[in-house]
Amino acid sequence: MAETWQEELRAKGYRVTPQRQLVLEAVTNLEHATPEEICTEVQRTARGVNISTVYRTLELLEELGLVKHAHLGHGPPNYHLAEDAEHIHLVCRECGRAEDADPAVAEGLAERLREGFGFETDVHHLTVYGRCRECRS
Amino acid sequence: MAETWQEELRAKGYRVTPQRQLVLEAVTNLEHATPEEICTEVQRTARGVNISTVYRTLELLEELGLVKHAHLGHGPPNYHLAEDAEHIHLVCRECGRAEDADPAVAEGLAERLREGFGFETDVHHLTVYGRCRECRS
DNA sequence: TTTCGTGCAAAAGGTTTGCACTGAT
DNA sequence: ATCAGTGCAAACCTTTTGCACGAAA
Repeated sequence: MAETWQEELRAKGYRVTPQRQLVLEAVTNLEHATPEEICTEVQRTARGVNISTVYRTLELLEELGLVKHAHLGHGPPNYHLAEDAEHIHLVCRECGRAEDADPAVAEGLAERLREGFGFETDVHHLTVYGRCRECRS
Repeated sequence: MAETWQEELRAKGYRVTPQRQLVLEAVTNLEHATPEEICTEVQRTARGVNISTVYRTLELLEELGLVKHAHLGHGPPNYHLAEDAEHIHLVCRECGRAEDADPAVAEGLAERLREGFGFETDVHHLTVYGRCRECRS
C-alpha cells in the first residue's frame, strides 16, 4: 500500500469529499450492501447525503478498484470492498438468501475457462444459484 | 413427456390462451431474451399483446417449470426454455457480452458444494463474470 | 478563483398493480 | 354463464441526468 486512496483520488484529479469518505466507510462496515443500504448508513452520520451521490460515488470507487459489486438474484446490486477476502456467492432460488463459500470449491474452473475461452474469470464475483440445505429438507 | 404443457395448464386450472402460446414460442425461438425482446417477438404476430401480459406469462411459465431466467449483469433478466441444453454464462465486465460454455468446465463444483454446504447447484444458471478474450487483447 | 461535486427534482428504465372488459371454459 | 386473463394506465422502484449552488483545490 504505497499510497492512500485519498492520494490516489487527488492524483487523478478527483477531489476528496466527506461524502466519498463516508460511502467508502459504509461499504467497509456493511460488507455486503445495496446502494440504498449504503445510503442509509451514510445518512446516520450525514443526513443530507443524497442517494444520487451514493450512486455516483460507488461508480467512482469501483472505477478506482476500491469496491466491487455483484448481482445476487432479482434485487439491486451488492457492493463490497475489493480487498475483502475473495469468496463466491451461493444464492438460494427458494428462500433468496445468499451465503459465502471459499473460492477453492471452484478449483479448476478458472483454468479451464482461460484455456478454453481465453476468458479471465473474476472469482470474486462467481454466483451460484441453487437450493440451500434448509430449503432442501 | 406424458402430457403437453397445455394439458398441464388446464389441469391446474389455468387457461390456454394465444398470448401464452406466443410467449412460449418466442422464448423457444429467441433462446435467450429479455421480457422486452420477447414482447417484441410476440407482437410480430399479435400486435396488441401488452408487456405486462408478457411479464405475467413468464412468471407463470417459470412456475410451471417450462422456462427459466438468469441475471446477466446490469440489465433485465434473460429467459430461456428450461429444457434447453444446460450451459453456463460467461459475462464480460468490460463489453457486457455473454457467451455460453459447457457445464463441464464447472466439473467438481456442484459436488463440492453439495458435500460442503448441502447446496444443490443449478448448473443451468451458473454465471461467471470476468473479461473475455477480445477485451483482454 | 476555478471547477468539481453535490443536492434536488425530474426523467428514465424495468416491473408491478388496479380495474373494467374480453374470451376460454 | 362464469371468472381467469388481458389491455390499458398508473404506480412503483431503482438508477440516471440536468442544473444551479456550494465547497475542495
